[in-house]
Amino acid sequence: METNVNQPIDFIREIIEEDIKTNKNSGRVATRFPPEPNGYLHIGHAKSICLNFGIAAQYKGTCNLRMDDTDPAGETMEYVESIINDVKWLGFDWEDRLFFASDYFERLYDFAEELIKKGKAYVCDLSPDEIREYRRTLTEPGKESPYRNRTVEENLDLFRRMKSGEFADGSRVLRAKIDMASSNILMRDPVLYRIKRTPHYRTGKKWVIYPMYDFAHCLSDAIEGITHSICTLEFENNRPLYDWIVNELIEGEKPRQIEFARLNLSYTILSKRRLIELVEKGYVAGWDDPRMPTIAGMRRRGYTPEAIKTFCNKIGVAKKDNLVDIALLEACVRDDLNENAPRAMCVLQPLKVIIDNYPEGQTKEIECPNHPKNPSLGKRKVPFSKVLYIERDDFSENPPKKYKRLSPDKEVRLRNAYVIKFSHLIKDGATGEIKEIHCTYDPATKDGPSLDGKKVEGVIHWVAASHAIPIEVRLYDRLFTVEDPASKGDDYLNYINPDSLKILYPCFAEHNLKDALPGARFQFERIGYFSLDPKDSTKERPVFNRIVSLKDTWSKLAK
RNA sequence: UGGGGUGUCGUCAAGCGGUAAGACACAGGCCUUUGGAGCCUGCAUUCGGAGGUUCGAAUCCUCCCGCCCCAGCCA
Repeated sequence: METNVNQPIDFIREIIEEDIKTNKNSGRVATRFPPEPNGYLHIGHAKSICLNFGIAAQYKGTCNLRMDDTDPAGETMEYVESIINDVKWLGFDWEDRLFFASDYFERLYDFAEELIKKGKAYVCDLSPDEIREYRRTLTEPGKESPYRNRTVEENLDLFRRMKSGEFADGSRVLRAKIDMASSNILMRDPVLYRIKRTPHYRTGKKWVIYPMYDFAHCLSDAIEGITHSICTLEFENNRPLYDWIVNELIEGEKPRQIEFARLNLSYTILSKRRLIELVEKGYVAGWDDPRMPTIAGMRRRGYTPEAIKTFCNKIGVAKKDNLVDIALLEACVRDDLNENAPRAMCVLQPLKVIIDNYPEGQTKEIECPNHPKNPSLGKRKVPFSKVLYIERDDFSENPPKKYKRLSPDKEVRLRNAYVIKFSHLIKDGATGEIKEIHCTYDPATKDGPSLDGKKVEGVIHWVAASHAIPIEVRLYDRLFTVEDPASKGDDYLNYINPDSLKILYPCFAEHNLKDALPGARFQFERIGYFSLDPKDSTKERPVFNRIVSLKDTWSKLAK
């Protein structure tokens, strides 16, 4: 777990170490991860999760999981469950500290009354349009609401009646009395409570008024004793308001907000609004579509939590806007899987090979290591027989330069087995397509050199036709064709990669794969990493998702 | 345009006045029963630009430029 020994610490940890040194908050460190349950978590959230839980673990503190559910529109229990599931899957533990902002509604309401009593908040009858108008623009100061100077008694009365449901949705709001001339627009008497009759997924119809983010978040932090409230850059403008509310209502230790740059990943999109659109408009098969940058999608694709966490640690934490190369994520996945995934053989695009000098009907069990470097992963038996399948592009009738697979005058090693030599081929008379190729093998070459002692350059994978099992393979590619689809604004849908999913069937896999468990990961040798899809696989038709391809230096060479 | 941020290799990112870490990507080479993996080598004479301070500046000062955020009763 000591992965960051050589890693320089980021600016947030610097702040925290300084706070510990000066004994701020008595040296206590308490963070929280506060998603709104109105969508699934994605890799950007993973960065925040790793940061918050990582800091808590590193400084012997705590990290809470808190549902920031103050706006009933769009929030559901399904999302809550998915969030819990995803954070857990990543391997983090909030112990008994699962909280809901909605559990604080009563206390938040009391805080609001307190603010009114201090003369720092008022009920405003302006319409949304009027409020915007009074707030003016970025360059000119705002104008005070005509309701700004209501008495405390009147405000208290009105606010209580707002709570009891006396007024229509949108007819009145509670506002903080701060400064309509502030250069920070968020400080121009921000709305603290609105009337909304939408039922809340947890509190039902009990409340008709709901606190706004700015009011609820800082106070929830304070209630939970959060010391460092870490959020993304776009909340920087909210910090003066965060501090204002906390200073008006909280005695003693106060939480501190710190902002970092959210993650952007190349060739994908990480805005909740747009991910929802992809799901709802059917561009993907759901939140857990393996092409999605969601935690659920990556899990189904076969990514490991370890790889995702390694990635999050490698990208660092800073305040600069960024667009991280998705190749880094893929490299982390490959690194992890290379070490841990057992190997198997599978032919994606089969070409029939007949070994002419191999006895008809005979089968030899060849023992293959499950991992070339790690014997503790054990061995398995793979049957060899007269008729095999090899990959279509592992044979070339007129090989290009540097081609080292099978060709009419180049012998090749069958992985873990014999060296074979081309004899002749049979083409389909009508199409001219190669139907099958005939070869001879040398029985002496299984664990030795080739026929005449010289080295064979190429090694190809294969599977015995008699024992192979047909499987469906799904090849995934990046979801978008451009590096930064978010920069295309609402046109981003025009840049969806039409080839982000390719389905291959039948592919022929070694029979051992028939016992694979849902989610099990393998390296199909020379191709990539694959995992058994837990949702769409059936006994008759197993479905394997390509997690990530192997690095392919040949395809570069071939160009 | 007011305010708040931010600019260091293709992409992230260290650097905190003493002479540009690392990772991914990329390019070569070695090795190899995965064209995989591994190993080795190369990859910012320069830090958005221009001035200035200093023996010495990516780091300090001044001015300029680019990009991001804020005018929801979203978070």
